[in-house]
Amino acid sequence: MENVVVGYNSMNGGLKTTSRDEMMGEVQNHNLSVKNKKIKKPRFAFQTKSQVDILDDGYRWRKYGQKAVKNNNYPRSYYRCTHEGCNVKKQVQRLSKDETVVVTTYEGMHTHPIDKPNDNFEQILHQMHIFPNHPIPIPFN
DNA sequence: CGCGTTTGACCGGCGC
DNA sequence: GCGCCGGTCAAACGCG
Repeated sequence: MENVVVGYNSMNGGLKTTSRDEMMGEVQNHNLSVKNKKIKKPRFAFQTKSQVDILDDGYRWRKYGQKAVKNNNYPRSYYRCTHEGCNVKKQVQRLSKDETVVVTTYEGMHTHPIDKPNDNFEQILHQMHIFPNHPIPIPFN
């Protein structure tokens, strides 16, 4: 398999964001430095109603694992941004209750612009305050 | 031929 | 101390 490019907005009537939750770094963050430098790694999760779990948001993802979680009949997939120096992780999970609902969790921020501009999804990313440090020329809604 | 997916094993943390 | 659970690695394979 490979990256399946699917039309989000025009797909089967539609991919729509049902809800979005912001999960910031917890009080207990992995302190990599000896100093009390608080390195918070942003974690954003949002649920999407889609029949396919492979949502191409414009970045290149390499799957590095798949594990089945308890309480869920569907496995969880672990992806990672293949960009050099961009250690952004992504986690895709499908709800056992609703097969059509996919929970996507982003971890970290991209340090590079999006490769493939995605009209609709990109706006969602901006909603979640996820965007590369490089501004993207899109019409501000 | 290069790159991404696949799949099982391994590992660390936490709870009992 | 052991076992469960979640997360990651790594080798091999398949496809473009």
